[in-house]
Amino acid sequence: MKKSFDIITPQEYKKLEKRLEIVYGYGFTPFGRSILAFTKQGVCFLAFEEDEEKLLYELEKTWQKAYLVRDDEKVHEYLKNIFLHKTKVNMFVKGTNFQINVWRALLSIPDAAVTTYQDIANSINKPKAVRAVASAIGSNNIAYLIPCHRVIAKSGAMSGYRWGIDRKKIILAYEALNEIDENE
DNA sequence: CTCCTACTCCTGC
DNA sequence: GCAGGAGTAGGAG
Repeated sequence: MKKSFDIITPQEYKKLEKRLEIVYGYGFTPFGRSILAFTKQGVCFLAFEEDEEKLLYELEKTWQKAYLVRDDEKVHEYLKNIFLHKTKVNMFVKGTNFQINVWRALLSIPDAAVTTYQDIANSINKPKAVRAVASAIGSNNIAYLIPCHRVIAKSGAMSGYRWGIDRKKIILAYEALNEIDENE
């Protein structure tokens, strides 16, 4: 269940002289309209939102040095692989050590399972850093592939989701249904 | 340094 | 049940 994960730190990214080439595009997913972007190394951005301008703005904010090339066709292939064929794809992320540790912990949550912010904090040996864990989860730029939707509050409340609580509920319900299908 | 946060716990309605 | 306060660690500027 290892997904490969190329990492760049914010410092390294700042020092980049050559502009990073990023291919992006829009497409539909089971969870609504989305933007997906990728580099040679893998998917570097995936977000849900109906408004394309907002999506593009978020992408630009995250990868400010990038040279963006639009290619909806390639993006549709990616979306099909991810949401239809459930293929594992490579990812390329920018983050601090702490964020990377948190995101790795998210990747080890089994499909359709749910965990809590406290559990994630425990699993990276920082049981007191619950709040920091939550903010690291909230800064994840690759929706769905890094399954931040599987983390809820200890109280059982859905808590927050960058792309809307309702969407979090829908994704969890969808995963639960798929699980039932596979067990039949 | 200051301010913020997708948390959690405790208290007092 | 809900509201407010404190503790808390990390990130951004």
